[in-house]
Amino acid sequence: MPRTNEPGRSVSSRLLQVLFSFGPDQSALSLTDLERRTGLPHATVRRLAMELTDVGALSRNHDGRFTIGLRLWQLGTLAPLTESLRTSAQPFMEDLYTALRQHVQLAVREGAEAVIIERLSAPRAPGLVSQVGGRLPLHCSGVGKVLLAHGGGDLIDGVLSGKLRRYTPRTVVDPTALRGELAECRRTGTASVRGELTTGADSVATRIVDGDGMVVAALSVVVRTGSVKHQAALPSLIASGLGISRVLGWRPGIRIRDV
Amino acid sequence: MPRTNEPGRSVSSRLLQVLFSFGPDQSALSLTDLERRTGLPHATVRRLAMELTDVGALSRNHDGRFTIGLRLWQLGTLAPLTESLRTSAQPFMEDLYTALRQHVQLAVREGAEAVIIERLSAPRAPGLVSQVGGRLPLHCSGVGKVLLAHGGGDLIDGVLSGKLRRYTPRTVVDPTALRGELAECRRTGTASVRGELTTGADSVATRIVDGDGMVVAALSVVVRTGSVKHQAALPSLIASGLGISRVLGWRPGIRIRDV
DNA sequence: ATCGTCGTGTCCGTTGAATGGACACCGGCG
DNA sequence: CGCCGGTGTCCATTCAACGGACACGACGAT
Repeated sequence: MPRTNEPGRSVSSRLLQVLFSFGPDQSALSLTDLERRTGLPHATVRRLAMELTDVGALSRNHDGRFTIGLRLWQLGTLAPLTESLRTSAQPFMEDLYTALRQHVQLAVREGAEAVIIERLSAPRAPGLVSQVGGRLPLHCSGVGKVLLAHGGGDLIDGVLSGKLRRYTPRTVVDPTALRGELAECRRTGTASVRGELTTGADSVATRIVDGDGMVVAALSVVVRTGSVKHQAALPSLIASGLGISRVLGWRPGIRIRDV
Repeated sequence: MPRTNEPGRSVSSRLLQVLFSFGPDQSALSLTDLERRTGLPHATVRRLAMELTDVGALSRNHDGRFTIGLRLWQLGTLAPLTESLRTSAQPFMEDLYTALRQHVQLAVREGAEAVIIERLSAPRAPGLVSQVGGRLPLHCSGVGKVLLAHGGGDLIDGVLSGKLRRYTPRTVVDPTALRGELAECRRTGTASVRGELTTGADSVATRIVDGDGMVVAALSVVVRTGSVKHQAALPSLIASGLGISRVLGWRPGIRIRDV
């Protein structure tokens, strides 16, 4: 640790600043892009970027811009919950998709956000911007509500006491109302949102449970508002969720636990 | 850059040593595991690991061991050639898989190895150890031969002049023989191996070409030795490869180029 | 109960590696 | 031609990383 504990003053932090400058919107950055995004002097950025490139963490395009390297991608594949969950869930997600022909998403929670780790969607996608690796808010997405409901009291208190962003006029931002929904979700194992995150998009979600009864992920189907599918999707969604949970070792009777 | 250019003496290199200690075999490492793998003093390793954990690059298990964090996984999803190729190829791979019921692999080249970026396999898999994020040698795997054949003269010279590891008695390690195979592969666009990497496993592979005619990936089917499928798989494999190439913008008539 | 071992966590004086301001090069443009 | 934005290089300064030393708790054997 650096002598002082002020954040952002260690090499590591600077190195990671460079790495985390990359995002879904900007997956190829030039040296000056990095300079601007990190706020670090260009000599420093250059040195760090070159070192990262040397070991394959970044790779440099022929036009001089940097992208995430394969080595880093490989490291990512080693993340737990990710690869095993994806492979377990994939067949179920495909079946669900062929049955419904609607967006299907699998997400886990990281901190106070939901991260999409797998996704299947119709080629002719109605304006839905989610993407593998992308993040969704906990309080107004289907998967988010499921993950929040089972994230433990501390998490719920933390999220509800913070500012709840209103994405659309229909976003529920009243803590008391939300607590009710979350309790209901814990009872039924499912949650639904109607146009709370994106106008025109409804979503139903269910929990995924592992062999210890832990809620490790959430599975959801997203449909266009007004489509009757919203309710029709529920039974098949629940069945798929239970199927995935079974693959993970869960059996009826295993008590479902939060966090 | 550090004043001197000796490798392994910069913070960045140490930080990356820690990260790259993780591998498919060891995806959860304790502090002392990291200490041993990196050869760094434990105080140093600890400091680095904690910093990485703070920003979510690593995450710490309840038992104290470290794993790759979700933030790092998210970064990985931004790697080019990876996400776009995967999504383009996925439907074709699935069709191929349902048609053949055999292992299907998609790989790209990184340096002198092939990296598997997507894989579909039968649940009852005959001893095949490949895995997403895993690596295969260029000179004796199906995808490897395709990628090597189109990797440019320098790469071929480099690989053939080096030591060619003999994985099985059938592994071809004679440079002249290999050159012949590679030339043939460039002509036909396909390569096949019979038990050269793993005894009992045959493989046929074909190239994937993008809109510029660049060979960006290789697609292969792996079957058990002796099964007639080996040849029967070829037509559908070629068709799938062409299909993926078309999605990437390739059209008949676009000249196929190496590297 | 006692000792040894192993994994983990913490401290702090030393020092050498990261830093970043300054300078230089290059191509495009008005 | 002069200006500008992006890139690449240099090197004296200094401050953050370093790692040896110490400490704690858990476990197992004696």
